[in-house]
Amino acid sequence: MIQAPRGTKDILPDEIIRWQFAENVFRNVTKKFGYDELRTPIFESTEVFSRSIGDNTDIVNKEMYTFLDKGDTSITLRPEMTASLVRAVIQNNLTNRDTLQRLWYFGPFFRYERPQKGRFRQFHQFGAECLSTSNPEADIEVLLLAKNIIKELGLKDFKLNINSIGNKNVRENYTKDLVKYLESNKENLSEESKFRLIKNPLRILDSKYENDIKIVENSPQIFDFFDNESNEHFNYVKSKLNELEINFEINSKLVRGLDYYSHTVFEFQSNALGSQDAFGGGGRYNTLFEQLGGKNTPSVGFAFGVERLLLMLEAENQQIEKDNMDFYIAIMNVDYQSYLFEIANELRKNNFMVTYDLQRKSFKSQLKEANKINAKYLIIIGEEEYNSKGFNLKNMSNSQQQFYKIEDINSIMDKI
RNA sequence: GCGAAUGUAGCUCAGCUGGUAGAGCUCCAGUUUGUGGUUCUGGCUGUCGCGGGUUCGAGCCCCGUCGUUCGCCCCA
Repeated sequence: MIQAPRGTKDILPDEIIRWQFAENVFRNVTKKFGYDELRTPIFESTEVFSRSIGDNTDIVNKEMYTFLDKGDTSITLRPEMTASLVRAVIQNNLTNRDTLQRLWYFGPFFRYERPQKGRFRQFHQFGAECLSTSNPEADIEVLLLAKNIIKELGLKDFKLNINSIGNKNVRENYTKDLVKYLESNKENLSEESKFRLIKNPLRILDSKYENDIKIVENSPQIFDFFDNESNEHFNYVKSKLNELEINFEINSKLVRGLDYYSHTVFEFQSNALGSQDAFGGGGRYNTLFEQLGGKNTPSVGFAFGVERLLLMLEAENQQIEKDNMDFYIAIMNVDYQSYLFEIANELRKNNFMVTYDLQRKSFKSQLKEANKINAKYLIIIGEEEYNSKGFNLKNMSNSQQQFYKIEDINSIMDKI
């Protein structure tokens, strides 16, 4: 038997209901916020990602699906959206005259990782980005949008963690000091962290090794290095969130995995997800456009892992109802098939959902089927109905049944 | 990339110290023939993940492989 590749899965009809529900929420909420959808290719030139995400990150180092195409171009299946989005915005000049752009996206992404709960090799993200402003109002808007999505999905059990990693200067000064401190404790650091000391020291703050955590506890605090700009920005975000009564926790250890962030970074956490407990994350990126050859375009955005959102829906027992079939048409003789289509066609013209048997099952089986799929109404066509150009309409919930002529079909629609 | 567990009918699972497979649910049909949901009766379904090996004989033991799950790492 041929199996789907590791870390991929089929989304079957039973599950698609949840997906469509979530996708509708994404569409409705972004619409209310005035965000437009952007779709980009699923694969890009490899440099789109290597130049933006950061050569030190695992994503670029070992998790990308990268290959040479038949023209010897290095191609990569997108592991995340921000880089692609920035590339598309630059290429199409969307922020040409510092135009504010509000964009959202939804689609599949690819990372070569060991599969786990809430982690797949092909997974889906929904995200939104606000481009062309460095003002903290944009950070707030994006957080409000994220919060709205969660609310509309009906999710309650989650936490928002926020941090600021300041601007580039702050980060450089801080990193120097942090490295100095960590170097002095180097012999007690984990192997992982010794490696990160060279590659990406900020990530050591995030380490889960017991010894590392102890060392990090006494490490210098980034807030002590903040300049005016960084302070003002972070203070604005914090006070506005309080005003808007959005609960959050400040987590000074929160350092996101991608290199391009500055100032505000945040993460949504849930207990329903096991060790992969972040279901959303984002932050401000003010220099990414320049890194990809564009002009200075300070921006902020976030992404949700859709599989993780759906796991949370399940954990919180959110029932997503499927629309019940409006009509099931049952015939007592195969000869009435074309008459059946005539009626079905009429009903569909009126936007009703209609179905019927195609396997020439017994009349009784057809009724059982109608019952099984929870059809609201049953239309019965036997010899009498066929000969008199009519049908019996039965309300499945109260078993009331009445005869109608086919020309009455439009008048009964109103009652249903 | 590292560690651990696991893989038997559509689903959930049983299968004693090795003798070529069962249960519940689902599904299908019937219950005397123009009416569903409850009963009742009957029925179908498995390359026991895949490939080797040991054995007279393997679902059960050994090796490999693939998938899944849980940690680590990383991230959404």
